[in-house]
Amino acid sequence: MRISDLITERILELLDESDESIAEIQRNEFANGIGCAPSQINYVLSSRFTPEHGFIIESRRGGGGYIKIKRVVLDGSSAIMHIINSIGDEIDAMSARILIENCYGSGLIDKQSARLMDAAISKNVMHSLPPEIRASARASILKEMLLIQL
Amino acid sequence: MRISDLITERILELLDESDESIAEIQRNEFANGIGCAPSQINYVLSSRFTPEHGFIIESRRGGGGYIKIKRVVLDGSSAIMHIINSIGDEIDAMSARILIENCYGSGLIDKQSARLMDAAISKNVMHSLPPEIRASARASILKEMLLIQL
DNA sequence: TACCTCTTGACTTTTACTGACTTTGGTGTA
DNA sequence: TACACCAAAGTCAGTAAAAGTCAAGAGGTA
Repeated sequence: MRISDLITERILELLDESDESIAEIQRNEFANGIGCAPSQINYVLSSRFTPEHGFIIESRRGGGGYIKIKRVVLDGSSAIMHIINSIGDEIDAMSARILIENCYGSGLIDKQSARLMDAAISKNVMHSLPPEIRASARASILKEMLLIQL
Repeated sequence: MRISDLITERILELLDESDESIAEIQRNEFANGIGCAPSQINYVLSSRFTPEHGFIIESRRGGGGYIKIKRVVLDGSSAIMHIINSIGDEIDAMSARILIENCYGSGLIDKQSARLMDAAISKNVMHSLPPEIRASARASILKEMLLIQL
């Protein structure tokens, strides 16, 4: 069995044990208990506990540092999850605006959230980015903002 | 638990107990009650009770010296405007997070808006941009999102 | 073979904490 | 008044304790 699978399993166990669906670990200690390099934890987190997978990571360095893994409940059939997956790596300005409008129109997000999403990917913001990365930045911002609506 | 967290907690308690939102301590005595080096108090104050966090510190040395920590309450759209102006063309990740937290803490924005702002400038988003433009992108997104809160 | 995922370790960055030294303000005394 | 002395808080550099990053190599699979 791969070490990364073992790490994944342990984290999932911790999440199941927690009422809040939050697993808090100390990287070095955790890696030690498993018997792997500490950086391996980062690899697993960044490859299997991403927002796309339904997890949010929060951490702090320094003495008494920690890593928190939160599971955001999503039921696969969730409309928003579907929309997030449909966005892909890039999205043009027009499609993005329509998508936000649709989410609002169908009651998936409220007006304030829609306005904030519009603001985050507005012309003013996009103009501060090189043209060739705007579509991907838009997609990235939008997906991240939709994720927290779950 | 970290000593710095304990110190933070005690100061916050003192602030809550006070009608004026002012905590007045004597550094050595306070440090002694907690069991840490006096300079640790300065560390905590300068890392967690800055104006950015919404606090003002006033102190005096010599016999009968003291440290006063005041919580400043911001209000209304002029405060937001002030904050927008203070952002400038660039902002680093840490300052941005503190700023959002502070806006939420002082009631200028609601929790949902704060979460959306965090999402819009999250690590995942920033990683999709070239490192050299991240600080300016962050500033741009944040300002745009704060603007619609007016 | 070529490619992808996994794994590691060296190096970086961030945060916490301390102690030695400095600066400032108050008080007593010649 | 001028000076000495004491009692605070301030500063800063150094150390330690964490997590993050990244390039390179290992191993498996089409």
